[in-house]
Parts: sequence; structure tokens; C-alpha cells
Amino acid sequence: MSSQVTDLRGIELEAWINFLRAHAAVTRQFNAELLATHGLTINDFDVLAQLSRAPENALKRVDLAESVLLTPSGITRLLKGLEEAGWVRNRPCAEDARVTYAVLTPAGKRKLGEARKTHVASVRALFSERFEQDELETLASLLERLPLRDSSCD
Amino acid sequence: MSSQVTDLRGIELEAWINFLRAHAAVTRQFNAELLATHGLTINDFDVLAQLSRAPENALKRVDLAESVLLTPSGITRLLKGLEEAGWVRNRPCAEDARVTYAVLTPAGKRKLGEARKTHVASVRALFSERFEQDELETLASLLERLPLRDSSCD
DNA sequence: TGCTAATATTTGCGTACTCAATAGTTGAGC
DNA sequence: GCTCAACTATTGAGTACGCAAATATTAGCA
Repeated sequence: MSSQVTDLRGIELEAWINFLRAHAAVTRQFNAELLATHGLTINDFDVLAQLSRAPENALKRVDLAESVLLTPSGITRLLKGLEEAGWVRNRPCAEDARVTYAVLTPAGKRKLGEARKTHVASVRALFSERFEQDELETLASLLERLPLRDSSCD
Repeated sequence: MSSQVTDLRGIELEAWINFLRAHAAVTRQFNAELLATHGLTINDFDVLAQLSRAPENALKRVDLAESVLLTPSGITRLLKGLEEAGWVRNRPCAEDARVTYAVLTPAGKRKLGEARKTHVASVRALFSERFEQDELETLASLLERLPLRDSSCD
């Protein structure tokens, strides 16, 4: 009978539960903020950011899905919104008619630029308010191990 | 031009992005697993677990909302499902007719017991597979600082 | 060349949320 | 005792997904 209160349910559970709570709280805040200020969701922002970093500002849907961790169908619908807003354009692929690239438009680039200013500042503020530099590094590197691409086996 | 690749966007962003990816990957897996095995979502499970830990296995909706970080309306709808399944029952409050308690039924307790076995094992497995004991403690304590109840000011 | 398996994307259907508006209840001040 | 602000809970409307099935297209192989 150890007396560490936090250990009642095991440290893994403790970490997992804190993780869930933290995510709910933080994403709710950032989403509301981003939506109010720029009309974007976190994932919208994320997709725009991915595109801006890609060669020619273009990415296949599949790759986009993998990099922001949405399903392909999620990407389709998310992109539909961005297309209607004029921030992203479709470009068919010459070699393979199955794939269509999503391309960041100049308007999309501008939009991202505006949103980035406030959103990145918020993220910085929230995280650096609560953590020291070395803690952030620790946190980032620990979290990096989680998203496990479904490895090996069955 | 520093050459730390991960620092290109600042360590806060790095941590935040890893956080989002980790959450998407892990919750998707756990949710699918929990749903396939027991017909529960993570939040269903979480609510049942909260109730089981409460005195008399009963909690007000408001408190439930706060502890699992859903909005009150989210709680209402989630509980509706659990009630229909017979795992939770409503109990009006004698002193204050506004509040209704959610009470865990014996069936709900059994259900939680079954689900806990597999779910907790999964969580343990996933986390302890990737982290050492002391890393888990670090992770848990870092994450604990994030969910900030909206403090002070405006 | 024709058949089959794999891949890229979209669509149908269902679910889990959120926010804003509502209804019912309580308590505080006059 | 009545009125109004504060609180609890629900409902309406809308959104952001996921999974599984459907649709194209490509590639491997006989």
C-alpha cells in the first residue's frame, strides 16, 4: 500500500487522464480564439501551415491526411471549406489521375500569415507561461513518441 | 540560421503540434478499441469512472461536466445514452429541484468493471511500452499544468 | 489484352460535440 | 411576498469528424 495519492490508479492512467483533460481545455480555448479571430479551426490552420511548408505549396490528400492525422474523408471535407473560401485550390496530377493536389493560393498564404501572427502568439504565451524552456523540450520529446504509426504485426 | 531543425518554429509550437498529433493518434485507437469491445466512448468510460469514484456513485451534471471537461450540454447528451443503456439513472435532488444527480446503477458498475479491465490494460500497455516510469511521472506532472481553469481577469 | 488487387478520393450515414437560446428553480433585496 | 439576477439543465441548430461503402484509376500478372 503505497501512499502516493497519484499512484492510486497507476501512473500511466494518471498521465493519460491528464492528457485528455489538457487536450480538451487547450483545444477548446485555441479553437474558440482562432474561430473568432480568423474563422479557422485548428485543423484548418494546421493544413494551411502544412501546405505552406510543402514544395510548391502543394500536397496530395493522402499525405495531408497523414501529416495532420485526419482520415482521408476528414481531409476531403476540410479542404472543401478551404476551397470555398478561396485559400486552397485543387490541381489534378498529370501522371496519376487518381490523385489531386491541394495547393495553397496567394489568398490562402495571406490568410495563414494573418492567422499565424495571433495563433502562434497564443500558443507561445500559453506554453511559455506554464513551462520553462527545458520543460518544453522534455514535453515535446515525450509527446513525440506517442503517435506511433501502426507498426509491425497483424 | 541555427540548424536545430525542431527549433524552426519554436519549441512551444513543437510541443503543441506533437501534442495534437499524439492526441489524435491515441484517442482514435482507444476509442475504436473501446467501442468495438464494449460499445463505449472514452468519455462514456470516463463518466462512468468518475461516478464510480463519487460518494454514493452520484454526481451533479455540473460537476460531471467540470471533471471530464465537457460542456453541460455535452454531458446531458452523453448521459442520455448511458441512461438508455441502463448504466446510469437520474435522481432528483430533494433540496434543489434544479439539479438532478446522475447515479451509477449496478449494471453500470458491472459494465465499468468489464471495460476497465481491457481499457486500463491498453492504456498501461501503450504508455509503459513507450516510457520509463520516471518519464511517465514527468509527463503526468507536466500535463497537469495545462488545463487551467480560466483564471482571474476579464 | 483482360482480370484482379491495390490505391486515391469522395460520399452516405451516423455520432459527439459546441454555442446560443430556453425553461424551470432558487435566493437576495426591497 | 414579489422581482430580478444567478444557477442547473435541456433543447435547437450547426459543425467536425469517423467508418464503411462506392467510384475511379493504376499496376501486376496470366
